[in-house]
Amino acid sequence: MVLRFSLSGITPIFAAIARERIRMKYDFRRIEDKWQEYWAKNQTFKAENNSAKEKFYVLDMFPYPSGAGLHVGHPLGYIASDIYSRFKRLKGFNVLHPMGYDSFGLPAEQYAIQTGQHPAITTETNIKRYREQLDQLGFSFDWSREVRTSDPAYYKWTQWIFIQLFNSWYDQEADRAEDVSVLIERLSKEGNKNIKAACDDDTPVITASEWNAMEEEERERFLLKYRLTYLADTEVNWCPALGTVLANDEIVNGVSERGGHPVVRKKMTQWSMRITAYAQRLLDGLQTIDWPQPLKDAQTNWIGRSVGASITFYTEPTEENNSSYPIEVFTTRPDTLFGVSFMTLAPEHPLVEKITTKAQKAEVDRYVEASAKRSERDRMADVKTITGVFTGAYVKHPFSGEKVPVWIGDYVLAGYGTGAVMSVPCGDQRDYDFARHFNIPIPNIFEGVDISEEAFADKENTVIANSDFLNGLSYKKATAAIIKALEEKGIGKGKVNYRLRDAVFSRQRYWGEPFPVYYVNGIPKMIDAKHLPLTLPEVEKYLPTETGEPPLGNATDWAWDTKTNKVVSNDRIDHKEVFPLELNTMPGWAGSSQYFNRYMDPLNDEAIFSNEAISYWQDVDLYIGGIEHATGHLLYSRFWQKFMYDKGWVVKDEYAKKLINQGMILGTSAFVYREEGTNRFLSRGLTEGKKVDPIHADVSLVNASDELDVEGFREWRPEFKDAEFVKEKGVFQVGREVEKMSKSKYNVVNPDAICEEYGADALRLYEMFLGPLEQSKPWNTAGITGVFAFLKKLWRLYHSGEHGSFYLSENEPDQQALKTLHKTIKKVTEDIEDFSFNTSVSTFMICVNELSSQKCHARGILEPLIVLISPYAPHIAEELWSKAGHNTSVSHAEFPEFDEKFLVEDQKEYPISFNGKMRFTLTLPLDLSKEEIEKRVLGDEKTQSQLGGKSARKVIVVPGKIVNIVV
RNA sequence: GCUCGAGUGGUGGAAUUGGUAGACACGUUGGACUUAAAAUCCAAUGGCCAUUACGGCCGUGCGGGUUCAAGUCCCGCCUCGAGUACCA
Repeated sequence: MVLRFSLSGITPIFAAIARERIRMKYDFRRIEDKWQEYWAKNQTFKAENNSAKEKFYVLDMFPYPSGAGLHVGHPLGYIASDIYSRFKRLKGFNVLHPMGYDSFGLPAEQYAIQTGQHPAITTETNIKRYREQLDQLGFSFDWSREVRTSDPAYYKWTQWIFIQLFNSWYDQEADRAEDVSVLIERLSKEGNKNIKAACDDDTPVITASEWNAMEEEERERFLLKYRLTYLADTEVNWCPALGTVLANDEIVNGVSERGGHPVVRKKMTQWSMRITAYAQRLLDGLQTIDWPQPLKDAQTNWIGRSVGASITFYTEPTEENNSSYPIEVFTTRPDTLFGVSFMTLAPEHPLVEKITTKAQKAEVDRYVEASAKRSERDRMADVKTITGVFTGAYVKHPFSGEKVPVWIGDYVLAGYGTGAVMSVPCGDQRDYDFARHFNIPIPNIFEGVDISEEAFADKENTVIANSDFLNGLSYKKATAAIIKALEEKGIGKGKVNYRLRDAVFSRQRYWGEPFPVYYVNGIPKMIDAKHLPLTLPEVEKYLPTETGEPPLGNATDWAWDTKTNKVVSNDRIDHKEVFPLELNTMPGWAGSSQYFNRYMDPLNDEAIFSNEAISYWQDVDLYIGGIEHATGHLLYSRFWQKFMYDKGWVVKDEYAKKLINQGMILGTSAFVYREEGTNRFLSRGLTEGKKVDPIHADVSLVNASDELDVEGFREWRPEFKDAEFVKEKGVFQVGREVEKMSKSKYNVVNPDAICEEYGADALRLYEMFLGPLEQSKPWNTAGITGVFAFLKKLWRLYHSGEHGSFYLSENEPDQQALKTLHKTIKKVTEDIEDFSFNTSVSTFMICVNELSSQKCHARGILEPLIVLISPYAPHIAEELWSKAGHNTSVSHAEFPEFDEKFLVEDQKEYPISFNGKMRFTLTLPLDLSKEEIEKRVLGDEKTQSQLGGKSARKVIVVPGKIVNIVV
């Protein structure tokens, strides 16, 4: 090769000079390797649990280690949090900045199903790759605290929390979780009549003697209705072919996304988390934390609090059916009770079967069956079509005594409220549309409102009419009056309803945390915490069993021996001493719901964390991650934290004071255009007026000027090997479009190649320079040359000696340089505190440009600058710092303090504007009075020429800012 | 539909409390250095009209308004993005 000549072939003196030159040049590869090794060896970023310093905890959402590795979008948040961590260290804080892996998950399991490779092996390989990629970016993580959710030493504590939740119930009076023993105590003394608890809706009221008379097994079943984690029959999307439950978004057009198998709705016994017990506190807590408003809004909507009343209607007995069934509804408008003209039940409502008359039965059955076939999503997507059917039954209006027909309609959802609504067509648009469609009367109960076209839903301007004792009342007053009346009659009460549902906590998967649960006659029993972890068993196959049991059903050793407290062979199950273990595993969010606390004391084998650790670290000061976790991880983890708080194990009931959502980095896809029906590709400029098919080209085949490497493209897509490429001006240009970064769009940019070519410091600076952290922005590697040139310029600023050797002058810095430095300190400090990292990169560029043209080499300026820039570009900073004569890491330095005195000016270049438009500037002393400024401006000849003989009507002078002359 | 964001040069973006719109970069053009390339350095770069100027007009999605002064505040729209979805 031409470029790889060997130095030994040249004379020794030339070789020495050449070597010297290389040493003086900005050799980022050598520098970055050197300092990464140094940090690892010296554990530079290890955080201490005992420190006199103030703590600061900076957390990133830990990644799932996928096989594809990192692309340039992933490190964005990590770079920002790293800058902040390094900044806080320089400001004298003891910073906890850990990293780990959310290493249970589906892709590894899917790979295991296909290849037989154990997910633990795949996971280990992927983690290694992630670690290499993270390390090469120079992050200041304290790796001694790494956690992995799939590590038994970690999931031991996930299992432990599960047991604690099982042993707890929610006392609504005390508004906190309590131990189940307290509940048992109360049940045995007073029954449950006066116990206000978050519990199943169907919990019967029992007396103390009824409780005391219960068998052990019966008691256990009863307690499950109260426990914070409990077994319940839940309706799920079951795919028999895959042997698994699917999430709504895994179903497309009624069949599974993967494989296209049919999906049915099926009731299954599943573990659930009683997160609804915490609905109000999860809502209230949002007021106390500094999280982005869109994220708070998402959680608020998800929790979906609505205030109203529950009202019970009773069906009219008829000749064919002489019983009267209660139908409970929830409504936010109890004030419109007199406007009810029909009732609507969800097709799945249990009463449908009981109340439907013989005459209507066939039609109702057909309707129920048809809507059961439609997935929830289908039903929701199709809002326009109004469907429903009359049951033949009536309820009696509790006040007017009128007969109200009962319909079913799939716009009523079984899972929300009671699955039944009182329909008030004059006050609700959906009810209105339904009534119109089926010719049901629409009585008007609003004073002075026209409802001939649409419903009237404006609460604020409501005046009730045609409503007996509510006539003339406002929404507020009518609501209070009707609730009082309902309560007196004993058929309703004021109620707060939440959209939030309890969270299903079972998965029919292999690669997740096993439940520490065995079954005695179908009753779940917890394994004693001291025998944890219950480790995942080995299985032959990762698929569900032939009988449809989860993958753990394939394990041969998956039984619990209560004598020895060990996992034993299934053969030994006798239901006396040896019992079957739970076959489900926990969902993905289990492991991520307390990991932030575990980092505080990750090696503790006695407790999830020590009291000392939690009372020192307390909570996360800054949490950075994507908004896509708004209603998943970020809600569940708050729930667990509140539970932990109730139990007194953590000191804060919100675990993250401040949260920032980093934006997504988008890819800039490249397109080549093939003329329709031909095998001819046209350069971008030649496509005008032609019919062309755009085809993705891999972005790595396109240069910064959008020119395609045609030969490379032919090789990459052999089917176009013989295609014709019509160039313009000798080059073939591609089209560009911004899309989500994804493999299938061939627009993924890998950080490794960039690190190789420009170095980690350049990549870090560039990712920050792209734009505001929270904004989505397109990636374009071409721009990185700007920050790379900046780093070289920075390097040169410190290498002004002979042959480009390192040089700092010991002379006193001059005023100009001091001004440059201090305005940089000011701006960069403010920017970091505002998370405005893009603007601080510009500030560094301006600073280095100024100092370079000032030919500043003073230690008094250039040393503080190293510290200032070190959070952003830590490798080059360490190198310069050590060359400046320091033998400890720059991360132990002190962040420079801004001093106002260097920025004080005595004159100002005033913009002089006429009618608000700037025409010229005038430099004036800053100590002039308003009058003097006005005099000097008006006396200037440029002002006179602007006025052109006219006189100034008014002169506005804002000292230190602007002068505006009104003509 | 609802909720939340965002619309500024060819591109990414800056303008922190209303006060010089386009900082800093990329790209482009011209020049210096070089056999050449890379790298580096210098200059120009919102549009239009003039080029006699230290010149004029227009310009921050659109239409109004408040103000001496609006990218920024108010009212009404448009477009794009994200989330959510018949929530009673």
